[in-house]
Amino acid sequence: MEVTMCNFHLGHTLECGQAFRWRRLAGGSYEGVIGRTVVHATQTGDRLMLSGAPAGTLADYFQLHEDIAAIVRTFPNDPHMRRAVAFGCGMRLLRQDPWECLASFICSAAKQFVQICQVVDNLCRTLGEPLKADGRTGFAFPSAAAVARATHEQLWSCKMGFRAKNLLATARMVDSDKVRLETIAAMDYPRAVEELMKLPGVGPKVADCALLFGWGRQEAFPIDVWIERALRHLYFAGQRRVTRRRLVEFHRSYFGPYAGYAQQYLFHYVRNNPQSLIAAPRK
DNA sequence: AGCCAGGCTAAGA
DNA sequence: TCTTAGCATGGC
Repeated sequence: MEVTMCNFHLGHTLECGQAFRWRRLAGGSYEGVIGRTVVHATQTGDRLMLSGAPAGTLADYFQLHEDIAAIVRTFPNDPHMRRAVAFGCGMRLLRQDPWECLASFICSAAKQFVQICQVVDNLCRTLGEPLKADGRTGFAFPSAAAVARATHEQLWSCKMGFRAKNLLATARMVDSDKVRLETIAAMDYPRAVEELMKLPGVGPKVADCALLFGWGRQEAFPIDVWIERALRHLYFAGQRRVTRRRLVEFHRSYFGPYAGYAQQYLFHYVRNNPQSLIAAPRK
C-alpha cells in the first residue's frame, strides 16, 4: 500500500528503540516482520510505501489513523520537550503484538538496543517459523507455546544470558494461562501492571514497555536509566535526594494524556544527544 | 582494564 | 519502605 502522510518519519519510528525486528537496507528502506509476514517499508518525502502484509494490518501496526501533530500539541511546552519533538519529528508509536513485545523487553534488561536486536533475531531463528513470500524470507516471532516448549539451553544459545531463565518461566506461565494476556486489555492500568508483574523478569519498566508498545496504553511511562537521567537532569536539576516515587508523581501529573508518547520522544532525544544531559539548560 | 547497557530480584538496613 | 549486589555478555 502507498499512503501520503505529513508528520511521518519512518527512520525515527523504527529506530527509536520501541521495536527490535527492523533492519535498514542499503538505500534507506527497511525490512521487518509483522506477525507472519515479511514487510518492506520505504519513505520518500511524504510518500510511505508499505508492502508484504494486508493494508489493514499495516495501518494498525503503524497506527496510521493517529494524528501525530495533534498528539505533539498535547505535550508540555517546555524547552526540553520542544527540543525532543524537533529532533524526533514524525516519530510515532507502533502497535506491536503484546506477547512479542513483552518477551522482547524481558530480553532487553541491561542490554543495548543493537544487542537486543541480535538476541531477538537469534530467538526467532531458533524457535520461530520460517517465512517465505515474494522472494523475501524471515522468521516469525515464536509464540509463547513455542518458547514454553523450548529448552533452557536453546534460549541460552540465543545469547540472552541470565534473561533466559525469566523468558522460559514467563512463556510457561503464559502458555498455561497462569497469566492470561487476553485479559490485560480490559484491566485498568494499575491492575494491568500488577498482573504483568506476576511474570518472572517483568518489573515496572518492562510492564510499562509492554503496555505502551503492545497494548497502546498511554498511561504507561517506562522509566529506564536514560529517562530517569533525563527527568533528574532536565526537570530536577540541582536538587538532591529526588526519590523514585517523586519522579513517578511528577511524570503522571506533567506530561498529559499522551505521556507515553512524550516519554518516547524524550527517550529518543536523550539517547541520541547525551550531551543534553551533561549541561542541562536551565531555561 | 574497567565501566555500562531501555532491569529484576532477593536480601538486609 | 529504600538501597545494593548479583546476574551474563559484549562494546567501548
